[in-house]
Amino acid sequence: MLDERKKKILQAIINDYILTAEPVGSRTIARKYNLGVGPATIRNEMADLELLGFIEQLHTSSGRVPSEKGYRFYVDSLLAPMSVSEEDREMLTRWYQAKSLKMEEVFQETARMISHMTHNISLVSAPQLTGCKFKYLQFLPLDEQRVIAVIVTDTGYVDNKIMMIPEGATEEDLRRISESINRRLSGMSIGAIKRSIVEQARDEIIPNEKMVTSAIDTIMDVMTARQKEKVYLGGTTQMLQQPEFRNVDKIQTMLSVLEEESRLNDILQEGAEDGIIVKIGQENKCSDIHNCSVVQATYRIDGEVVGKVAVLGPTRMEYGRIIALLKFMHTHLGNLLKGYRG
Amino acid sequence: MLDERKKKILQAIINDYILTAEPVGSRTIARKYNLGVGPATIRNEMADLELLGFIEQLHTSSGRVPSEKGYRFYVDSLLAPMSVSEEDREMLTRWYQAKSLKMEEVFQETARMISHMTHNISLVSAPQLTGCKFKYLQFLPLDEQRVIAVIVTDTGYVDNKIMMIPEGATEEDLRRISESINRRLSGMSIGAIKRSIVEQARDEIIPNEKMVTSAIDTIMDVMTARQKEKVYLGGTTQMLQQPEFRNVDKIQTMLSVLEEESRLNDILQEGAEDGIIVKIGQENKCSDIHNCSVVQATYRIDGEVVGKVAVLGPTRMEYGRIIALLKFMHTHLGNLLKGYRG
DNA sequence: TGTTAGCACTCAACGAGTGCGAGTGCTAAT
DNA sequence: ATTAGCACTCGCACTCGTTGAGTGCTAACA
Repeated sequence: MLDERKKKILQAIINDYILTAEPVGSRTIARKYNLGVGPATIRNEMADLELLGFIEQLHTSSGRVPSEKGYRFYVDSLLAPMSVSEEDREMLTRWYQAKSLKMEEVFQETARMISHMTHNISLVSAPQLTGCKFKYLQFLPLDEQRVIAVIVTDTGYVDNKIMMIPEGATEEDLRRISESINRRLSGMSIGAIKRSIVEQARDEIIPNEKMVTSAIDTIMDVMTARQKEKVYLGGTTQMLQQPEFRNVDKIQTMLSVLEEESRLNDILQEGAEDGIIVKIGQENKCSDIHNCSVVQATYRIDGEVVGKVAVLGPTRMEYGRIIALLKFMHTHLGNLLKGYRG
Repeated sequence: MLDERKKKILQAIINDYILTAEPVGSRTIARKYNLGVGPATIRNEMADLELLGFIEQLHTSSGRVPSEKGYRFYVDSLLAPMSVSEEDREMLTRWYQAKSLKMEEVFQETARMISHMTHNISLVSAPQLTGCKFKYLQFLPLDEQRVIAVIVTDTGYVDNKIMMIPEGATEEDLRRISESINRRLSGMSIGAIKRSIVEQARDEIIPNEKMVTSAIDTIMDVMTARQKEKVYLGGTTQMLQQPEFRNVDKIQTMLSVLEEESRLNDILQEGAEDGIIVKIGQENKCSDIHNCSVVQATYRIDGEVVGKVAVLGPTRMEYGRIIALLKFMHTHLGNLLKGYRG
């Protein structure tokens, strides 16, 4: 497809552009990357590469800039598979060691760390409980008017809601209600609960018990709330260091994208095959980030894909380093989280 | 202190500057606000006002800009107490009606709404449990190795942690432990628990029970975590509309302030007398926002101050409207939250 | 035939020079 | 005490020539 020399030149151009963010000219290539040919030759090759669509010129007589096609080729064919540098690896381990150990914070800290290391925005999606099952409900006393409904799932996630006690209900009544609900719904997934409720219209379970309906509502609430996976975000300040964001309007559109949780979910690719995905520019669905790239990795706990880690930045990003970093996360983040579970 | 006409002129200058964000000249004042005097007179008065330190000139032959002292005087003496406009009031009610009803989200939505209405950053601090008391601890079963420790406070806040079951411990043991802990610690504030633990070195309570120490750790964790009040944030995009943030570096410093939760707590004033506080420019402790102002209000539930709402923006902000809005929040937000409790 | 040196050409970026306009301070007249 | 008039100050926008990095093309060369 591309002869060896063209490949080398393209690689040099992209590497240089990633480093400097400035259009790169033939002279620069000849000087910095000694390919054994003069600038004139490189000019000719560059003209070819431009015709083929791998690089672009902003205007006549400016250096060349990689096109999206160019980046795509770079990522697919020119990038030697690399692993995280010694430096990065050290940073990684140190980061986690220094921090406290709350499960919830691991996601946030991971996002923060990645954004610090890459100077780009980082997204970390927390495990979703799609598959998890309702285990039991228990009422705990609070005061005369209210009880706490605690909902436990089989994966160990716990949530609670405060509920009013209907007039005249005794402690015994509450125990009876929770037992009855647990008997019927325990072990069911949220989908199953929904179906079950629709089938036997909910107030048939125990007729005329307001408490039951609101208890079930609570269960549904908690479980659906958890089903939407939460996306943690880091590095909005970091991104400002990138020269492509020295423009306030770009910052504004980017920030408004990041403010909407739904848009964040659009950025993280659904179908999530297990591994690394790189989406360059227009390949992104979300049109507001058409001049950005996303590198995304899944991570697993006990072999099952439970979440994603991603880096979002200008198309001109350090693909090599970022891919290596996310590959590392892909294999290690799950284990790390597992450790935090206890 | 200031004769009537000077006051009027100062007011006109500040109003105009708040509106336009451009230095305002004598001619403008004379034309737009007919004070019955010509521009030359106004020039003389402005020269006086400048000498007194209420207004400043960026360079000779530019219009005047209010100084911090000017804003201070404006807020203290020139601002007629006003209530929220019909428009704003409508927006307020509509906003809350349209949204769903989760307690946690009320803070976030409030911040978002205020920032939308004012085009400034908004901070809402959630109720802190400083004064609250530990009520009881209960273990709920999870699986063979683990239990869920649920901690309940007297204000109805519930949190939980997953704990490993020590080898050989039976369900009965757990019940005994929780009972023992509850007997000793129930009704105590976190400070009291800390003291109590120091006094009777913790493993004396029930000697040699690892479970007890980690249960108490859990209680401490949960209660200290809640003691730091969480601050919700809204309007990072909104602030970019302000002309003073058309500069990337300013955005950067501002965003990095907002990223650190500790800095947010610095912005919200501690001593929090019950009412509205306006801090202008240098009056702010946090040096990174020395060219910003903060308007802050407390809000109460059942008469007790539980949190704060604030607006953060350039010193050139619509003090009148914002103060009115926060006064409204001061009186109504508590009630609103109370409604969501159920 | 591929490579290179040389040359003319292009175009953004920079800086100096200019005119304009909004604004001021001062002074003298009202 | 107020104001009209005038000279003066600057920032801002605009123009225009210069510079420099870069290109494409052509002819010479190995």
